[in-house]
Amino acid sequence: MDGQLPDADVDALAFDVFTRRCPSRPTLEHVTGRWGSLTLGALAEGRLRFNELRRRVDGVSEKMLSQTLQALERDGLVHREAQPVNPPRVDYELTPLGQEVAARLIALIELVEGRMPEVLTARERYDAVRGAR
Amino acid sequence: MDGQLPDADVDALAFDVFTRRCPSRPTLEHVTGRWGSLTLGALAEGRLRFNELRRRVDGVSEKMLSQTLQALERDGLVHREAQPVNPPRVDYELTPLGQEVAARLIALIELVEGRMPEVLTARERYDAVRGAR
DNA sequence: CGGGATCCGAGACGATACTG
DNA sequence: CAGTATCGTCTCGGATCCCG
Repeated sequence: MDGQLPDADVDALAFDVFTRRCPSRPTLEHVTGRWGSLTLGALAEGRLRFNELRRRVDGVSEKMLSQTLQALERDGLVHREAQPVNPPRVDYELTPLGQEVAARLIALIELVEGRMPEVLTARERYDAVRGAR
Repeated sequence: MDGQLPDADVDALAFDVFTRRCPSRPTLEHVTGRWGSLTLGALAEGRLRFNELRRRVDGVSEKMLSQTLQALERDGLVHREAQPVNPPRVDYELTPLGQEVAARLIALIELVEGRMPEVLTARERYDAVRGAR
């Protein structure tokens, strides 16, 4: 191998995400999106209520959290369980499929987090060269 | 294991992506973003030129591809190599770090692609219940 | 508490034209 | 070929108010 990924992985990459009108793109965007990734990451720790989730994912607005959860629920990654009590109580948790997705996502997030020092120095070098802009 | 992820993974999740002003969020967004993920996926196959990349990632505009590549290069995930010839020739390839990131990303993409049937049926069920809206 | 409805600004994005 | 510049659109996303 010459520094690229093994052929097995590359061949398996011949899916259609690269194609415009492909059903997997929207789902992938829900998963990897700004709030989708953080929401899945938070739910990987266990079942959470709406406002618990809201506190965990710092910076998310009610609207976006609600929107994100609906998209993930629709895709079958998150299960929503509303109890008809007062005050209302709604729990969110990952489905089995959601757990698999979250696991891969977390692997990615952990890698990026762990390598941030490298990223930061790379940025400095880049900015130093192209100081003008 | 009670259906959630192992404690080891969960504990490791105590990073700061969940925090608003954290340097890793932007990078994560570059990686997982709409065009970032597809660009890294395409480059995982090997070194590509600008327009090759543009053809591979269906639907991306010149502007967005250029922008995406600059962000990824700045983060140290992509290496840009310009040859001062005429006509101009510029090759893009993953850095070692970029390859690691791409590998995790591809694992995620493949999982989502492979489970699309489940996602699709989940959607139908969801839409059937909430037909009204 | 768990949302939905609405308004509004900022930035993402695409199409086109232009340059080296 | 490999971009940059400009412009118009359109969606994202936050703030606010409201309801069960």
